[in-house]
Amino acid sequence: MTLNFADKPRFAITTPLYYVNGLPHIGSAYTTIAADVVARFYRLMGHSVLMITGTDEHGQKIQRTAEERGVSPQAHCDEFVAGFEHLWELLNISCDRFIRTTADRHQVIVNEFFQRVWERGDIYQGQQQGWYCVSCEEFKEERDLLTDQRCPIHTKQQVEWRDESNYFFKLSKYQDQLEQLYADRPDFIQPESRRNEVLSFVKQGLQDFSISRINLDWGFPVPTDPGHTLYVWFDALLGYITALQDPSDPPSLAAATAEWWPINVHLIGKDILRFHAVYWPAMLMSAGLPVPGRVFGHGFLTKDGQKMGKSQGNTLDPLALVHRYGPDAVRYYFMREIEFGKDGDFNETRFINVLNADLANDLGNLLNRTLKMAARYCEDRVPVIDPEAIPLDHPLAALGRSLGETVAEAYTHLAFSQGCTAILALVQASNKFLDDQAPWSLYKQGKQAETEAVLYAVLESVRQAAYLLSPVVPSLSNQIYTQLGFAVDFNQKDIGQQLSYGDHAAWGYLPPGQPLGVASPVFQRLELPELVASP
RNA sequence: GGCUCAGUAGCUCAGUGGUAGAGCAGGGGACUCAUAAGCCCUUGGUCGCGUGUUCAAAUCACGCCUGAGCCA
Repeated sequence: MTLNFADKPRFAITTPLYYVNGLPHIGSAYTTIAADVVARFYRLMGHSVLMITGTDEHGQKIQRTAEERGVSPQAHCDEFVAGFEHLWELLNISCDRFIRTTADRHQVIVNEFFQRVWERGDIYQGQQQGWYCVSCEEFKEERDLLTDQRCPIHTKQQVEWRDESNYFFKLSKYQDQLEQLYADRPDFIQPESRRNEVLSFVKQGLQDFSISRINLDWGFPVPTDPGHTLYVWFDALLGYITALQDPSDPPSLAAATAEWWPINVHLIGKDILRFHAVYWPAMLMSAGLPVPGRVFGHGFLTKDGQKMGKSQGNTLDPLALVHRYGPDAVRYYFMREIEFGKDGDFNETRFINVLNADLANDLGNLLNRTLKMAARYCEDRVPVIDPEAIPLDHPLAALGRSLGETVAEAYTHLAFSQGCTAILALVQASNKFLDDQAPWSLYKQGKQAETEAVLYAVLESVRQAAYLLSPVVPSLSNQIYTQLGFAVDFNQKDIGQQLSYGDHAAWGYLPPGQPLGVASPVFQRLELPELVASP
């Protein structure tokens, strides 16, 4: 299939490569949904898009977990990777590449990258002493430890004293270049608060960091010294590069970076900001590669206002959530209700209220009531009116005219909540417009032309809303477009070639006279969970 | 200890010098095309606390309190 992507630049976006120590948690689902929404929006605009996700599978923690479970590390990873792939399928994630860091081709890229950095003189052997938390895969300062040498993050786990020969990456050499990068490109780290954190961290002076471990089998050997194993983060970050290459092509760093590098957006949780905003660009500078476009560290999720965690016993299982409510509901809630970049809360009552109000009552019911009138009053067709004749000050047309741009601005800035709010404003205005105009009453008075003009404007507003919401709720948008008489699947990756963004994102596109589909609720109201009866 | 961000209605948040806002939730009403949806009206806030600057402060300054986070 040959696609014409015209003059639109390529767009590549990544989620983190998730550590497969366990099944995916809701935070991974949140990041992945957000990345998918951005990818879908760029596809809609007609860009050639590569959305990357995958798994990070090396390191001591996985080796130990596998040992505890009595399986080989590879078998352990295979099992849990399947859980990730399954969840992404259920959540309707349209990723283009799923990279596993245990892939053979990845090792080729890692070796080649290491070689470049080695030849640059940025790797040296040294002695690393200190307290090591296996769960963090990081050395800890003694002053940060809790009593009994427990890690402040993994509070049940004692850190281990390590005194070992390691290879180090000369991060300190890139201090000035990094500071220059942050100064030249203020958007490189987002949001602003995360950028401040990185700036203050870097300002304190960068130290070289260890990129190898000894006494660890589960990882790639250091090419120049196979007795050492590459530090999991060094190899994991490079997964982004490996993913850029078609898996069936012979792997090489040059080929992998030829087409899609540099990646436009790395979407990450705020916990791994330092690796992506400091270590990663320095590694790339050393290897002579351009740095990515943006690193966006989003917030964490709480449940009913409480921090989630296994030890707290209040985790939110993404699999259970999507089974219960479906992908669109889950996607919409997280995109609409949480300001991307800030921490956000999940509360089931709130979840149901938001979905019922926005998708069932406002949007779904709007389509349903209007379609049924169109069926009755307009012979099941889009009213035949001249869209050009709609006055400029028509309340819905006026809103719709600026909506496309507003929403594009929001999506490209990862302000999903703002985008959804703007779209819903048109939907709410349409409900009000219907009540104001009362086409059921106009029809009874025999005012056919007026009736049709009202119904056209509302159907068109629903269409525009569905189109602009399609990155967030693709299945819902499919249903709406179908009922409006289109034959379209927003899950198609070449959707931007099938539909003209210029036409569909604008208000006034709906073809007059187009036969309509059968009206049927597109989003069923959700029931509030039963309150536990008091004894 | 140093630094960053946040604190506005029951909930989620907008509002950066000029009479406190939106959505959701709660209460009431009129309508009937519709998923008991939608529409209209409405309850609800000494804008974390204090001091200062100003004709005027949610907004600016300083101090404090609370929460989240960063300091390898």
